[in-house]
Amino acid sequence: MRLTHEQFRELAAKHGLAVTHQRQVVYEAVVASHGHYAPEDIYATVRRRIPSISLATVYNNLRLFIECGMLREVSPHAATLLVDGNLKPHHHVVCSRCKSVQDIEGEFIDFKRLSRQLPDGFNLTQPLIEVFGLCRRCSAKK
Amino acid sequence: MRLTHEQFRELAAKHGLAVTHQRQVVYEAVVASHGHYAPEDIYATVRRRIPSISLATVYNNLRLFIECGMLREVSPHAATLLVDGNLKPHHHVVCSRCKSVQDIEGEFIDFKRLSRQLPDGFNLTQPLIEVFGLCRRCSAKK
DNA sequence: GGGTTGTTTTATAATGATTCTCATCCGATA
DNA sequence: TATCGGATGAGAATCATTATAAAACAACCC
Repeated sequence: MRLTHEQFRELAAKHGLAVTHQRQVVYEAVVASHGHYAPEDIYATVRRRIPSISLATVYNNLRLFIECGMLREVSPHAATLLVDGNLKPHHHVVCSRCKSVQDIEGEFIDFKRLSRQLPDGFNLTQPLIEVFGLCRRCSAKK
Repeated sequence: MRLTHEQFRELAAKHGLAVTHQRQVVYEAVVASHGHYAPEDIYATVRRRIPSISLATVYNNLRLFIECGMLREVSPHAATLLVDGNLKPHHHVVCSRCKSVQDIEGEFIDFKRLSRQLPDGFNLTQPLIEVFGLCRRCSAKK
């Protein structure tokens, strides 16, 4: 997907962001690349079009896009390892904003259907599922 | 939960780990604490019983316990931000070992049941679910 | 179109989490 | 008890990310 200047201008206006060349190119780089990429990858891609761009700009804009919902973050999480002392089978509910984690139990997965969608050979021996959303506190804050 | 020396000795033997005092205390600290804790937290707890323990030892052992399945990791993922350029609603399948991420679609969640389990006020406006397991390659490696 | 203001960008330093290194220590086995 | 290989401790090194401050720019007003 290649966004015209006009298309990006509209998107930015909708979210109250100023339009800059760097922003447009960074956003395009992510959206054009169906996949899951790290800031360094995006940086490498964007540099082909804006050699002088700074890595910090890439980080700043990615965070911005994520915050206003223009992009999704994979595994929204605290940037630190967390270990779980609960040895009983259970799942997690994670707040995309504050990264808090709560345990949930219950059978809400249709494993038959899920299996049909799983990539070939993917092994679900000890299924662990994380559901992302906004916790009560972060929902309230808006 | 307080593990006796004997209980821990058995667990370790089952997974082929040598028994050390540090290991026992670290493992106990995690299991005793139902919750989701960072290495620094565990370190602080363990230091009350072994003041001379090194943070590196805590990291080493946590990683070991996770690898052999004695502990679970919350949000197993690359330790780096990943952004997703796919704007269509979809979910993720993540390999707990190599951290690879693949997209899946399909209706395999019973949202009625899930809602019943969600913490009060948790907002699932744009549900994103991640299913963890082992990818084909990592399953093969054993 | 030109000036003004507040935001964005750049380069680099700073931070924070995690891993590495290596000398020392200790547990397992004979 | 002596030996050996793996585990530990201390601190340095690395990697991802964020903060800082000066220069550049977008948006707005005239």
